[in-house]
Amino acid sequence: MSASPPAGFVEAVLDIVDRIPPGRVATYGDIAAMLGSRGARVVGQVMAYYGSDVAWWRVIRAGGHPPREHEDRALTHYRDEGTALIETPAGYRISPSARWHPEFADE
DNA sequence: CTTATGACGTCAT
DNA sequence: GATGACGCCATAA
Repeated sequence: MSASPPAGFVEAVLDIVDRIPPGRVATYGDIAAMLGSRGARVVGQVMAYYGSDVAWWRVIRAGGHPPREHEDRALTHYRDEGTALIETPAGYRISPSARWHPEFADE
């Protein structure tokens, strides 16, 4: 069987995702960096399993695209929250200005 | 310790 | 700009 998600990392990742204000997004790599690790994939594993309980659509890849299997579903949320999007011939991507930085957190 | 998996990242072509 | 390959981290068996 495939490796189950990192239980201990779960709460750490979910905590950060929960801090992302609406209309903003953070990349997997950034979140991993906040945890002091470079395990961008590990963050993804947590989201894949526990993401159902958090605003997973606020977590995107470095390229500005949402999860490969949920880009359509995420788009609905972005429009609902007014996230800055850039429309492209191939589809769309998240506006770089929409990227949330923990150091600029509004809390 | 080794192998396998993954909602990723970056570089090379 | 798209595709392929390797790297990276954490967990389970």
